[in-house]
Amino acid sequence: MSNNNIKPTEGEMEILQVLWAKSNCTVREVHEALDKKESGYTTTLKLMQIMHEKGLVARDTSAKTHIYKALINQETTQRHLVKKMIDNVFNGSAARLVMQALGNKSASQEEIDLIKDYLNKLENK
Amino acid sequence: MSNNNIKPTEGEMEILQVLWAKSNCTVREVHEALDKKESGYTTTLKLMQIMHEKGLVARDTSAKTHIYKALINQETTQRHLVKKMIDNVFNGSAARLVMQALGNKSASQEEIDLIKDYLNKLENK
DNA sequence: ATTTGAATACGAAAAAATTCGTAATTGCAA
DNA sequence: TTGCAATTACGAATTTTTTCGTATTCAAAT
Repeated sequence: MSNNNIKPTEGEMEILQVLWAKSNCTVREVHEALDKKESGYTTTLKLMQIMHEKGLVARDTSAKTHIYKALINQETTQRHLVKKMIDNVFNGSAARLVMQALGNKSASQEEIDLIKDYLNKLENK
Repeated sequence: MSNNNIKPTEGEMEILQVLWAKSNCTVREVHEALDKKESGYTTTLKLMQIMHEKGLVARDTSAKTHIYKALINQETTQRHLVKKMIDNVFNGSAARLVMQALGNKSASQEEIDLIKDYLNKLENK
């Protein structure tokens, strides 16, 4: 079993989002993408340096401005987090989480169709 | 908008789980239900006292042994947490979370049927 | 009444996560 | 080359969360 106890903090998750979306980023790019955030540039920098220490990200330091990329896989991370939420928040029932997610409001017709297709595929196995 | 910025910590969530499942509990009952936990009794006690200060739980102190119950609603809390996860982890796509949840641990045929029914209901509106 | 065991109260330590200030470094432009 | 603006490095302060030790309170049993 490899690096299994992934547990990025909330701040780290925000940064990972950006890295997953944009692949290769400078600290400044990440920081700017986090505009909602009130905290300063060096905070983002520090966070990313810590993430590097933890092995969550890789960085290219050959140039002055370092380039970061996520080292942990988005899907894997999502899977872990979802599993944890199912266990901790929905008493182990994936279905209840799913319904909560759908009932929420956010699901459009498109999304619903997507999910139905997905369910059918699941069944044909 | 009422008490919207619900953000129970992880420890608080564990306790809420117990309170939601059992409705009225003493500290000891909660603590025992958390057997996986390594921490001591007074830790659980303290946590529940803090939750009381925050308004997350109510307690009846008329007897020596206090009785606690959750004050925040399970569904509401789940909704908030799911929404946050959709935003922070799945870039706003409920569908992606749903698929992750389903693909993850093999959802049983029962669960899949449940969800399909649910989807149909959603559509007929 | 006294003892005893179980519960709460409370402060404070420890741990985890976030934030920032400042110094050092770098590369580019004047 | 010197100076400037941007970047990284790094330590430390702050904040949040968890943990626990100890004192106190309470009530039931002796």
